[in-house]
Amino acid sequence: MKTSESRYNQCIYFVSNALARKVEKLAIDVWKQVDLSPSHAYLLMITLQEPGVQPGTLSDELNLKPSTVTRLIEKLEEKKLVVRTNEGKTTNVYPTPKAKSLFPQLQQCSQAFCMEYEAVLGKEESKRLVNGMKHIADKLAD
Amino acid sequence: MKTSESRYNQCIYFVSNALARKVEKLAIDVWKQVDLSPSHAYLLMITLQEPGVQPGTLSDELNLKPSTVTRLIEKLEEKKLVVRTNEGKTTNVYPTPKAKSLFPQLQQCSQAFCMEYEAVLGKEESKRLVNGMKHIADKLAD
DNA sequence: GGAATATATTTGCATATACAAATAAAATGA
DNA sequence: TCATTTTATTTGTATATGCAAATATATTCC
Repeated sequence: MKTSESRYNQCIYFVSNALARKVEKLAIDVWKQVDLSPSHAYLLMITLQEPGVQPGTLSDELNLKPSTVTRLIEKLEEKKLVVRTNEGKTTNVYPTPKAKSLFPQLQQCSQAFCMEYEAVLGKEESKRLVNGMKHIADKLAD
Repeated sequence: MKTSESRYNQCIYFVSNALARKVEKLAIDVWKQVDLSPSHAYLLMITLQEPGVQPGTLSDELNLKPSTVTRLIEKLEEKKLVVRTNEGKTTNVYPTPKAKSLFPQLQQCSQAFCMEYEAVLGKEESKRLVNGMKHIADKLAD
């Protein structure tokens, strides 16, 4: 259905949620190729680009709570895509060789995703809108 | 943290999710006053404005899956705010007197929420951006 | 009229996420 | 130094949401 048919269509609550869910769905489809959810995939890509990255950093970069990041890492560990080492109060996350061999495919997915929504929205429009949303998100308190 | 510090800050996946979560948080705070989550509150308001509304309609208007709507209704039934009647394959949802007496407060919350984010973003900017997001959401397939 | 199909809703199950508390280590400061 | 506070991470629990299957009714078409 069109969002515009909704009674509360003008409300940022519904619009932001609807948009996030639709974008999520698009992303899920893309990363299905590598059998990962978008968050798992992005977490893994950061880990590949920054081996030994700490959960706190991941939490900041992914805009997710530390507890959520812990759960994501757990699942990636089960899949033998990352390992965790514990030194003192900090934890480091490293990609496994299996993850490293997956990297090109991950980058391909990432690019495919961007191209897909740019195709839908137009490159300029999409860029403008993403910036606008980022601007709002930054203004709103965490 | 600022979304802009993130490695994938330019990616609509993160931006739309971050925005939706922050807006959600704002909404949760507002509707805490009536001890309802935003989705429950909006579902209830629609029911108050359209007594006898069917789950399918609610699903369309709220941009939520039918199963999610069923669960929301169940919880509102527990709270004695709506009742369901079953005729044939369709179901009708009606507000209880308790819900009716809550209506003014609900509307106040709805308005408070809008004012709060308009205060943060500016009336014009927020309107423009919401329209932009709606436009994208509509373009993306369901 | 009855079989096949379509529609509306619910149920069972899975996932993502968050909050709050627990744990554990590091830093601070008296 | 050692008690207090701060920081990093994990664990327990709760919530919202979705998908797929089940259910139950309505519609269509032969």
